[in-house]
Amino acid sequence: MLDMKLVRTQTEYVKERLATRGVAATTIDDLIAHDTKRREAIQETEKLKALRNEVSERIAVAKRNKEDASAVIAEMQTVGTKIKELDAVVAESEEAMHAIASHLPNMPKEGIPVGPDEAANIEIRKVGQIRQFDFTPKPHWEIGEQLGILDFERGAKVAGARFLYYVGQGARLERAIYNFMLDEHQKEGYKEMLTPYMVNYDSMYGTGQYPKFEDDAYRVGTNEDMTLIPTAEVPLTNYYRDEVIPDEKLPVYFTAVSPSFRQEAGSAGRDTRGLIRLHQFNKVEMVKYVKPETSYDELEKMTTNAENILQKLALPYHVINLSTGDMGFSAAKTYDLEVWMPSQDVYREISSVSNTEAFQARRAHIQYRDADGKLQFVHTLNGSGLAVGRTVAAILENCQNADGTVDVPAVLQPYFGAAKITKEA
RNA sequence: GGAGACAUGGCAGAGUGGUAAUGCAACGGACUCGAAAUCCGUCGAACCCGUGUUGAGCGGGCGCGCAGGUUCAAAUCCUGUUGUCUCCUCCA
Repeated sequence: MLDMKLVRTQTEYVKERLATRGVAATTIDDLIAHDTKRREAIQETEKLKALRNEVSERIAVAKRNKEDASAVIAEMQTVGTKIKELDAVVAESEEAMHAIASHLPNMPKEGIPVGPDEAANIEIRKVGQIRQFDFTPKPHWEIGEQLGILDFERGAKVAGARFLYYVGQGARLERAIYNFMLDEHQKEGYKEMLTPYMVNYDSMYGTGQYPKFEDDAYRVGTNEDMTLIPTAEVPLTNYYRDEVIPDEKLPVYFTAVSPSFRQEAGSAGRDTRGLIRLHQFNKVEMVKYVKPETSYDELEKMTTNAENILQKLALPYHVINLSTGDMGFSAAKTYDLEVWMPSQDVYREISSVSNTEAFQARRAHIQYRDADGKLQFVHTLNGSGLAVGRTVAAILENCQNADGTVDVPAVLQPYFGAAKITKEA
């Protein structure tokens, strides 16, 4: 949610920033028109309410003195009706404002690349050696199926397309990876959490998924209010919804592993094979609540925390700064980490680290008291550290051998219990 | 899933149609070399509107879990809803 005061006072600036995300200037004009109407109605209705309060007191006194007040009461009936009408205008205006404002994305931070889509993204750095194969590297789904550790067919039979079973060493590898990631993040100061996997509407609203992206989520239950989480960012960031975080707790660092459920509406036909795009996948998430003045330092640190995992796994990757058109709804600035996938000769997204500034905090009412004792919105950050399924894919592809086996990265061997993945019995 | 009780300020806790008690805490002041104690005073979250400013201040609205309704007037009456607790039921 944008700061309405900023929209009102710095209208041109807001229009300019949002234009880089495809928001028409007329949308902001509409928003302001409703706000103006709202404030005019408020001024009128509040005048009448002040009058009513004053007269009510006189009526009370008259009644106490057993005097007749019926004339004044009759007069106030009209006032009451008028107040109701004006309050309705206020409510309508607020509804209209909310309908617009709740769909407006965050303003991108100044200085990030401007462009309509991923073509405008900028590579920040490239890390790790891309391995030269002396055989043709296979895609991870082939490796996984031939080893018998990934079963897409039965996933489709039992649940549907974009679901799978991990089998034996596959399941064990998945568990080894997220245990390793959680341990690393704990060392970096993140508190490990285990969250609800279903959340209510307010939580989805607080982090910015709702109302604009309701089609991407899975609704469950009869009241339609519960939603399967599309990322642990939702329960982790809503942990402090409608609260004032005590000063001594800040900054708050959380990490959690959870399944992520996504409809993938609109991506039909894309990444239909393998672990890249599923309706359910595991992800280790990091979330931070910080004071505004530190949030961009914290963004760099969180990115480093995600990179650390890839470095320890010896997977080559690059870091890109997302353009205004490619960023998520709530983000003011986002770094994506993309891991090298040898079978396709491309980098694929494996982590996304964002600073939403006060955008989510304003929606979810997450505050702290500054040095003057005034309430301020915190800044919230979130980042994957990392997507577990895609990490499995990257390991299978980057660490495959000509004989079809896969070497397990050294740091995972204590978790996995072996140095090599072999054909599942 | 069934029955009942409860929901008021940072905390505790009165108030069943007519300006939201009181205590503790907090803040300011007095006393004191200083502090504690004591005394005096202030303070009812957040939010919104107007005026204005470094977002000082002033005036008003709103404000008793949330959303509606009745009324000149609602913490109070009515309806719905959410959460918590207790008992039963059920289960891991």
